[in-house]
Amino acid sequence: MSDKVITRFAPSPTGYLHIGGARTALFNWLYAKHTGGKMLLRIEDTDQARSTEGAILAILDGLRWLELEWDGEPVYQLARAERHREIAEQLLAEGKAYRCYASAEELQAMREKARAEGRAPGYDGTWRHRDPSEAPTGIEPAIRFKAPREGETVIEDRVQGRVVFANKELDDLVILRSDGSPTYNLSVVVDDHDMNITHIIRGDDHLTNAARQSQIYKALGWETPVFAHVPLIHGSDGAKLSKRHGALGVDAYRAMGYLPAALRNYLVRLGWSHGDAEIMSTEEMIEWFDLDAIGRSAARFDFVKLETLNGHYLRETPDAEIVRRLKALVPELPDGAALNARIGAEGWEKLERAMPGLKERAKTLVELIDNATFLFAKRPLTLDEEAAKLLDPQGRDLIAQLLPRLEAVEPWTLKELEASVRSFAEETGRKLGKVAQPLRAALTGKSTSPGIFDVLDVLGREESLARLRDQTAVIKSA
RNA sequence: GCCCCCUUCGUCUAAUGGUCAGGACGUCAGGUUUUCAACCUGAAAACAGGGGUUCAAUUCCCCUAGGGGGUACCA
Repeated sequence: MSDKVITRFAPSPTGYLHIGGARTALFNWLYAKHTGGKMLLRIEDTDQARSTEGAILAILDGLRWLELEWDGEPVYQLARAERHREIAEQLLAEGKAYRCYASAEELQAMREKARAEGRAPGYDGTWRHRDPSEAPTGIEPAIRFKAPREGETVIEDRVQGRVVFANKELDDLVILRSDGSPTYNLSVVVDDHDMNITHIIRGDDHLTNAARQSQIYKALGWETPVFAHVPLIHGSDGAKLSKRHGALGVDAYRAMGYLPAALRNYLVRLGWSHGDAEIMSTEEMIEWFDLDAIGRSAARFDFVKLETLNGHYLRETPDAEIVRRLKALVPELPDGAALNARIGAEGWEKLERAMPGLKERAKTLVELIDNATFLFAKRPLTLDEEAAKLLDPQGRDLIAQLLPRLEAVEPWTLKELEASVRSFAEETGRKLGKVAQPLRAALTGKSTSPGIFDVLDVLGREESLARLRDQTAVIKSA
């Protein structure tokens, strides 16, 4: 065994890969890369009632999309149950665990009593010393770990520092259920040991578990890995992360048009920092990341900052790559199939040509494609029916004259469009704003969408901006 | 209830026993752009409260308040 760092990401497949899990994975990945070690993946699927195949796939996909590749094959915890049972039996044989015949009702009563007396609620150790001959018949016992009764258990956590638990607060936990299945705390210890995990980086909701697990490591005579319990992510209201506040699967972030690099950059700065560095490449993250710089307080999730970061990365991304990502994303969008058909092969080319003007104005891929709809207008260009209703006869006439001219512009880059509309306005002696505003409404059927047409909208600034706004308002309310 | 953790601008955070408490997002005000976006400049904005320790505390200690996590034969 070398001193090479081995971390692991160990999600339970009961849902999508949520944003907190993504950050945990990122931290594990970064630390492994930083130290030249490995990050393993373990699927904790022992809760068979809640684990699903779909969730497993979602997690694997999510990690791949985020470009956080794990080393080796994923380990499935359920498949290792026999090994866990073996260790439980070993503990039993060594007198470090015992059979417990207490019923669910008895346990419930025990907890209530303890709580009423202001003590730590937990198993009272009834069967710890009782003779097995007193065992009731017809009841399959669970196996409980003999937790130390005296003294304290200390966790030297790389993030939380020295955390001390009085052993009397920690009861004799079940390690093997009466149906013979191992419980979480046992499985985790055995797996982490067998996988040679050196550093356990996970959410701080596991801090108490660390104490119990540490006791099991000691009983087994195994070396305890380094712990690093990272604070959780909260919603923008400071409470537990809810769906409304970002507790979505990473697939949802992909669908909203975020780039993996942006999400990684956002996530890494949540609870960790490196001086004043805000925007950093993956290489820099790997170089700078360290456990000791992780903060101890929970961070609130901020969509606005994520968006800003995403806008930045969008601008940095080569046009061809954006198109590639868009091609993958569009079919997943609501109405994506229709949009995809409308774009067509030609549309993708136009899109790439128009990209310099587009990517500068969008925060997400979804916003970008939304702003680009004018590119995919059906030829010959016609007035959108809905929009036509919003225009007065003069406006309709104007559009009728303009459309054929735009028809000739190929492809539609921002510059070419601008030039075309500008010359039309000059030739006809009209104000640009008066031309552009109805044009946008005419082609997109939308009068409020911000985007490239806004550029055209207000080219004729001589016409006051306020006037244009009013115009928009009128169209909107019509 | 009990145990554990946390608390610097609205948000993410930096730093320090003596600083004008720094940066970023957002906000506001300008600049640039015949608009928008992007970009640039500037401004407002924080040490939760109370006790100590100290010549000196945002920084060290204690208490309170608030927030979070845990408290299962879930993970």
